Amino acid sequence: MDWDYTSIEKKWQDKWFESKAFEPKTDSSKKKFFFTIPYPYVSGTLHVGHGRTYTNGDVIARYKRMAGFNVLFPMAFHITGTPVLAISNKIKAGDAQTIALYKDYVGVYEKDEKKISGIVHSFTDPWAVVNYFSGKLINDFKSVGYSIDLSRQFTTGDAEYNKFIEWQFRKFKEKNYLKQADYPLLYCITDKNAVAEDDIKDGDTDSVEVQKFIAFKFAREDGSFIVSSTLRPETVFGITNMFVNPETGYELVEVDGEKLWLSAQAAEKLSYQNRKVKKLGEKKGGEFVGEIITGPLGNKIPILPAGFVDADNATGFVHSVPAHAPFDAVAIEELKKNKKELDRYKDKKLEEKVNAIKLISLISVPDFGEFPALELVQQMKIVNTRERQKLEKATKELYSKEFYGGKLKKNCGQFAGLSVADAKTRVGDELKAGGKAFDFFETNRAAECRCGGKVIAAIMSGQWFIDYNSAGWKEKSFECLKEMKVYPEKYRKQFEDIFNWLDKRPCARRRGLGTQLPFNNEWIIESLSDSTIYMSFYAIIKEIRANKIKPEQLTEEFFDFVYLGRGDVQVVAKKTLVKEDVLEKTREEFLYWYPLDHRHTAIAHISNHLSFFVFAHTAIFEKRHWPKAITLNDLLICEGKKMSKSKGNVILLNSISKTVGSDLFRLYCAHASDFGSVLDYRAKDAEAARKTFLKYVGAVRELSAALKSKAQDGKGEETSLSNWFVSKFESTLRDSTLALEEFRLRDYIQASFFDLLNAYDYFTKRASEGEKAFVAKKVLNKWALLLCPVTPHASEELWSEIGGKTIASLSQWPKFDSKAIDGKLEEEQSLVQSVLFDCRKIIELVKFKPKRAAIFVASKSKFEQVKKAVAGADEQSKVKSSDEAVRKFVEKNFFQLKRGLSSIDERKVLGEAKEFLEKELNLVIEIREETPGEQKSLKAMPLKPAVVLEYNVFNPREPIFLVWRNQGI
RNA sequence: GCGGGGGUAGCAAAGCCUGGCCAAAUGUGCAGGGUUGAGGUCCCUGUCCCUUAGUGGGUUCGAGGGUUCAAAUCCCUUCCCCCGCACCA
Repeated sequence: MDWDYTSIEKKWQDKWFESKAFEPKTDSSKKKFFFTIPYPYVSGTLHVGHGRTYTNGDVIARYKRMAGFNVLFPMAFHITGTPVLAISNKIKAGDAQTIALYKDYVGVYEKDEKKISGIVHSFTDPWAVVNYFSGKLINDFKSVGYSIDLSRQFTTGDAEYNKFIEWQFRKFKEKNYLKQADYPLLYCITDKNAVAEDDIKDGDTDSVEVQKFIAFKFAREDGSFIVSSTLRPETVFGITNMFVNPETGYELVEVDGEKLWLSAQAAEKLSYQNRKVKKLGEKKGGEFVGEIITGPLGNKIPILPAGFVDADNATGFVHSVPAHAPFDAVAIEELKKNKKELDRYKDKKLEEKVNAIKLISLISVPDFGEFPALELVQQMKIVNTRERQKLEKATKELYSKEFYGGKLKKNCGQFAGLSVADAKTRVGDELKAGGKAFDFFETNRAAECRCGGKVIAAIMSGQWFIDYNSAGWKEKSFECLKEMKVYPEKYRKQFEDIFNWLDKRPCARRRGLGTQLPFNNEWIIESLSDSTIYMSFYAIIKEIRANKIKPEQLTEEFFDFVYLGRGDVQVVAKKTLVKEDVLEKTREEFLYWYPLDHRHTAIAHISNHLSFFVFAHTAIFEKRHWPKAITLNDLLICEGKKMSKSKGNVILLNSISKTVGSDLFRLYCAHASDFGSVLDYRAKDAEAARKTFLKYVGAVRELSAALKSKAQDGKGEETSLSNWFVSKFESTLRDSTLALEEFRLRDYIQASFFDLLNAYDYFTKRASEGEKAFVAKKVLNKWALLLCPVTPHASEELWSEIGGKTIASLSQWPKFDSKAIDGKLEEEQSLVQSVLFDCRKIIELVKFKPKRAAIFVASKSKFEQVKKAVAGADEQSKVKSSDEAVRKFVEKNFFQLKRGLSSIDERKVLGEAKEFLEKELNLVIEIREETPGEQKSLKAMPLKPAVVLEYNVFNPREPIFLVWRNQGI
């Protein structure tokens, strides 16, 4: 069939965008529908994962448009944050990997090597990245047929946008939703900047996080302190000694008036944790060995040597709890046996001190006795501290056992009886309050920045937070959520959990593109925080640009007036120098489009963007402008695997229109799985829908031709078959409309595409030209539009082929005709199909090739018998009938028959289908009522006619019904 | 660990909320047949097992129990998989 999808798709895309088909204007006579999908980030190309989300959204937007709404579906670009900047910086620095990657990206669009090189070189300017990719992304969107309004595009780096976000954050500040506090984060000493996963070597595969240690102070006689640290402060009751690495250097530093001994590395780290650190002296670890110090609880313990102590982890001293820490248990045993080591030190009583150490058990834990660490070490046969991996495994295992199942023993004072999980924070807090301990932040592993610098845990002082626990805010947001549609509904619970969990969230960073905090311009508002209410900006940006309003005119008063209706228009006009009528028009635009009716995106955004989006709306806008609905779709994976650059299995959205084609891609995306499940994209399956799709094209053309054919004279032939298809079509249209209303796209496509075409297959196999013409008259126009939301290009083409004058995408969604829907017609055809099925089955089983058959429908008296049996029983097992076959039949079909006996005229229906059956089975067929003389015919039951193939024991060639005739039956 | 979502025939994926026309739609794969010069496309048929001139029986919806006249669907127990857990877009 001639169906050049590439040129058809291009043709209609051009028509849509040239005619500005998707750029709605305010129109108070029409109900509006404001729909958005999050704007894309412009650091690269889009892939089919984006495609799933945008396609699903576009189907909804297109349906709503056809359903009579004035639909606004705009698009913009996100550039905030570090990624774009990082790209520029890396290219500037000549980073080969990044340059290669971006040559690849650009190579998707450009052919010429030199040109590619030039473009990538221009990326040293972040705006070049933004401008280049945003332009390309628009083309990608167009190429898949998205019905987006491009006249309202902006980037989050535009001056107007900055003004808008500044306004939003001033509002947050006024409401006291912004807080400042110290905050631990990952930090590169060389870059002097906070770093994230992407900035750290192997950060994506081996994640780095900040851990909070509790540092304990152990008093020396000279008034200074040895500082050890732990993740398990509750074990303070079991400390037996201190370990020091004899070979590394320690420093004496003054911190907030106290003299502390730490490893040199720890001293440096502490200086990044918001503490003033002044170096006073230094010592080698070995010099501490043998010294007796006083712990936080007042107990005296010795300092012992241990080579496994890592000076670059936490404070560089480790206090020892051998009863519950495998490392410590092994280390002490090891030391006891190592006389040579002990003899190295000045302290001649060292051996005595080591031997005097008695394990202190402080946690009782199921499955373990007095000293869990010792037991575990013996079980795992660990004999020395060099078996690090085993020791770490043991530590982890014991930790989790104790944390979830352990209780503190009597020797733990006021904490006795508490679970380890509870005691952990309480012991730590108590010691801190008493000045015996302080927080020390450390990374969970040694980490290096991509710049080569060391990554440590640092405290960012004065970090800005949005405090989602601010008084009253959560209540309002829950209220909004409660009234909002969420589809699939199963995600509502997730939203609720996230809402409850949300606390203070950092909202600004020290670098990146974006908007500065208006009251503290060292900070850039972070990318998730500047994208929460921007949908409202779509509503007014067009007006701002059309009236050439300058960024500096976009003041507090301007947005207060436009968004909140505050202030007197004359006063605002005076202050902003924006004309009164322009202000009023802008306000009207906002009032027309807001609230946002519907937002669609991927589920990954639930825990961040979408939740912030709800919160920010309830914070800023009046209740009548809160969002109305969210729909979500799960992830897309490729051929069973997650898409990733390293696997090389990323399919770019850009390639779709040239390979499978946009219509097929859209159809596949919306049908391959429900919103709520992962979609496994299989290129072969997407391609496989083509034959069904061409069948659809063929069907529309066939009906169109039948309608035009002169022989039919526009009338057509009404039969139960043609009525059946019309009924089938109308019920499909009804179901599809409902499915679309409820965002069940998969159901819509299943019904309107696959199921309907199967029905048409059956119809066209039987139908005469007249019947086709009849059907065409009823459903052709509707059918051409039925798939327009999913396969808009094809629908436009077919619509114009059959003489549609308007643009299909802007046509009215067809209304189903409930009068044409008749369940009886469906029952009739399923009778024909089940007879066909039965005949086939029997023919397969018999040894000969029959030429004739008789089909016997159940007699009136059979119906009566069945009716009586059904009525006489109130339970399936209590069916009674004089006829055993009837009893069995009723028993088997009890619940269906209870609902009522079929009232169709089986004889008439089968009579009409006679020719068809004969053709399908290659038999001569006679339709009769069951006949007392013929045993087999008596098997006939309602909707289950008996079939008798020709056979005659005396003469297999002689048709049996001739025999009956001869007998005068 | 906490929170959320899942496990359905070779594969993918509906059905589950609201129990019974459910041996379970649909797509794909595979097999047979037709069309074709072969191949492909296309069309038809079949595709849990057994049985049978059909409309019969058996065993299935991660596993094990339970409720019910009746369970893929409801309840309990258990195993396994996926996602999120924050400053990152």
